[in-house]
Amino acid sequence: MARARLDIQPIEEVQSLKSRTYDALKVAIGTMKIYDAGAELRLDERALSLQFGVSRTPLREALAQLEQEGLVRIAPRRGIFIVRKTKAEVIEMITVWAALESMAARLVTQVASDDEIASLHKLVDTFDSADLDAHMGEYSDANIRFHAAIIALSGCRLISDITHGLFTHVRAIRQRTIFEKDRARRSIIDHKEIVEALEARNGERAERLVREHTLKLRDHVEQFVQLA
Amino acid sequence: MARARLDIQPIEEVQSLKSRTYDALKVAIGTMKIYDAGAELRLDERALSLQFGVSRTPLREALAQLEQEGLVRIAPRRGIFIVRKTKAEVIEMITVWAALESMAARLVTQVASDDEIASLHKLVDTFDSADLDAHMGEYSDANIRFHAAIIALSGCRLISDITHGLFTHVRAIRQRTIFEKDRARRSIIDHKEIVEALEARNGERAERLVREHTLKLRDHVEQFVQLA
DNA sequence: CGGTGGTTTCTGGCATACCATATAACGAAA
DNA sequence: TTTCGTTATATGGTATGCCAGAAACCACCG
Repeated sequence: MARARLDIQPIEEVQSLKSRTYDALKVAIGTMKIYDAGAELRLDERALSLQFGVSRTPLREALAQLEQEGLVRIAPRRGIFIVRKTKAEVIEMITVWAALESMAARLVTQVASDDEIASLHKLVDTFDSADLDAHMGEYSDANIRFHAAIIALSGCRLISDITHGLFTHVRAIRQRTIFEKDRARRSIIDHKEIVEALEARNGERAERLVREHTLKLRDHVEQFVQLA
Repeated sequence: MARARLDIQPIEEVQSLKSRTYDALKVAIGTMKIYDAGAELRLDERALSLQFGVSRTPLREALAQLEQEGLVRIAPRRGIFIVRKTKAEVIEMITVWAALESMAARLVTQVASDDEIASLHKLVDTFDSADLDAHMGEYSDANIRFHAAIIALSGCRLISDITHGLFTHVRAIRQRTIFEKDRARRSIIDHKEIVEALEARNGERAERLVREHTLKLRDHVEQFVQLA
């Protein structure tokens, strides 16, 4: 008798209450405009456990994880506070980003295939200087995807993880970062140069271009962005 | 009446059971020669809570933190396993280290004082090539201190934190990394060149030297270190 | 009216009991 | 003896209650 061949999909793994609570909290905090509030924002374990419909135990574990990531600060018998990043901390995050993404660019020239590098073209070519005026919003997304793609193509999982963690923090800042037309225009030029260096397998140059590109953003934030 | 002026010292802050348990576990895991064991090492919540004399709650929070750092893996209803880093993961960690420390070197040339940079001399001059034969063990420590000093002088707290986290993982590997005399000798030369570049405030060169120095270590591990 | 000391309440830390399920142990049938 | 279904046990996940300490409140006294 022929053996039945069911195309079985693995059972969806039900996530623990802890991780689901963690995700929900992260989204809630991430989308909150914490920099518009005057006073320091406080959370309450018991109130949250009621809102999420879980007991305090998984909620506490989720909060502890968020604390380790630096999104909240837990003060015993005081409360749980959403942390607002200082400008200096944001500067440091962008600096680390520059270090990691430039290393990623170097790795791309060593490990990525020609096709993979060519795929970056699409992300760059989509926006030409002429289109900028009308599509500033979309450009911002494409910009992020471009940098994420370089990191992904590096094949270094650790760099991906760390930068992903940083991005969570910077998201709140992004809402306040004004992307002027001039910066975007210059940014596109930078991106094209970066792709060229990657295609030429010029690791040194790609690394330098990426670093300088990101440090420009750092200096821009340093000069023009005001937090809190 | 004159007001009494007691020279009060702040009361020492009692650490939570969670953080103390965390530290104890980290030390216990860090000093364990996990790569010599054959089978995968498993921990047990209840047994550990008895050994540490705390309830499962703070112990679980400590374990959750260790899991996030990647030192253990918690499998529901299976057990808690000490994670053994693969060679590829170690390579990635060294790569990230190279990226961060080279950026730190660049920052040092921008923000550190002459005195601070001069202090690096002491760490380098302590060991001359001639002394190497007799003091290989000490050199290993001095080597670590040198790199930690560069990172500290960069003033970038985030780089310090990330590299400190990486070091925890690499410690277990260090026991297996043979520091041959030749590598150490070459390493001292590298260090001297790095200090010279820092003193000359040559950010580009310092960055490159540090990166190449650490990538040498990566390639050495890639070639000669065998894990698990 | 202001300050001082006690008291209440609120909040996170911790302990513990129970739950769900993966795994092991066991036993009966083939 | 092997195999397969059943049961027992082990183990992490979750809920809940109590505790200690900080902040807020209040009454009392100067």
